Amino acid sequence: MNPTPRKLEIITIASALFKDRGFSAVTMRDIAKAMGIKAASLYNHIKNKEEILTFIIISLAEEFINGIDEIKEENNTCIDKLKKIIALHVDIATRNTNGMASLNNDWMHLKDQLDYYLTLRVNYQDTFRTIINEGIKKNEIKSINSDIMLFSILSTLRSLYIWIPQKEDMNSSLLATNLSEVLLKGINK
Amino acid sequence: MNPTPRKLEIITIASALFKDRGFSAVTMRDIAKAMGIKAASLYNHIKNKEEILTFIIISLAEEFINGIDEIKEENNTCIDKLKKIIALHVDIATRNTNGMASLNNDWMHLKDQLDYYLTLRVNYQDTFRTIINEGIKKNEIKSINSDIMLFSILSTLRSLYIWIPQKEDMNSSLLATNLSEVLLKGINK
DNA sequence: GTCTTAAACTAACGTTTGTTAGTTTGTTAA
DNA sequence: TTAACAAACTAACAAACGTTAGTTTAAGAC
Repeated sequence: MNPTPRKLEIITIASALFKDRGFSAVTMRDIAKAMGIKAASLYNHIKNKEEILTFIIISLAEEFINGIDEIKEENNTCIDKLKKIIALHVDIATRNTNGMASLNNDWMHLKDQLDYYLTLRVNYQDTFRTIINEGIKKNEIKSINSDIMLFSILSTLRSLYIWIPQKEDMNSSLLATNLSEVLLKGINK
Repeated sequence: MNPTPRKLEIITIASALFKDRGFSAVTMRDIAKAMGIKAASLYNHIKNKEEILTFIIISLAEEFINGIDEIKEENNTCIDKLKKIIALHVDIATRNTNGMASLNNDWMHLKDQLDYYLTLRVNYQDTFRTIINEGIKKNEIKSINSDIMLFSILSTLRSLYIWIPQKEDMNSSLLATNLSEVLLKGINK
């Protein structure tokens, strides 16, 4: 927590490498070379390789949990809550495309904090599902299996990190608006 | 190509391990142990570790390309073509959840066949996008940025391998139907 | 000029990695 | 009974892995 500037540099560079090759395929020597130093020097700043991954994943996961907890408390329609969740994902993924890759693909390599991560994830999905179910009850949302709707929307939002860097021209709020249109109202005319 | 039964066993067991931990984190000794033999014995059946990954990914990618090429030629509405693509993904993902994990997460570790894989992927997405664009032209599909629609649908379909094992009770055709409803017509009432 | 400190270095460690070579085992066919 | 073969084995390899220990360097504070 509260990393020094140098430690943050290491984490930032490492997350770019983790995005391209995955945590297990990136060595401490790879990270060091990208930093322009030797592998042993990394250990002046970080405890071990695991700590890098843990920081990337946990700080992002907490950002998501804090975001959705705020949204769920608002006095708002369920559809508007969903729009805010979509905007939350666009915002976080835009600011941290590299880290999102680790969050999605390398969480299973956590050790100390694996259980903590898993509870955060379950809590996030539960809150998300609750909002959908309320929407069904209030007749804002179609009465289809809510797990399918949750899965469908969340899969798209989880993949944003792959897509955003390819579409740098599109600004975040326009992306969020278009995505809300597609995810909530479909593509069929 | 045309693997012996024993080779297929190795590939099947390996893809289960790759799903859980990723290609780079699974060792030849892990695969051997899961087979109940020693690591060196694997080499009586396969050339090297890369060959296992290559077989998993390329055979799946070709199955997708063949599937969509057939669908695009049909004399059908674009919406019906999209429904068939969705059913194609559900079908392949149901029959091969483990392999789908490698296709999604470990394609970058291909060597000899990496370029081939990438062209298959580009071709697949181009065909998919062409079908969406035709649907827009024929007034079947809303006139939103077709890349966003492609991205949104494909992200969901790509993630099916995570979701299907958790919902074993739901049969494939019902899943495809519900998914078509959500992806094409949205969730908003 | 000396002290302190952050951040780099060299050198090495014990392990694990993918892979090869050569050998043994067990089954089937002649 | 023997020959052939698939499929396992033991043993070893060089390279790469994460990490530790101890040392050097350069900058700012007293």
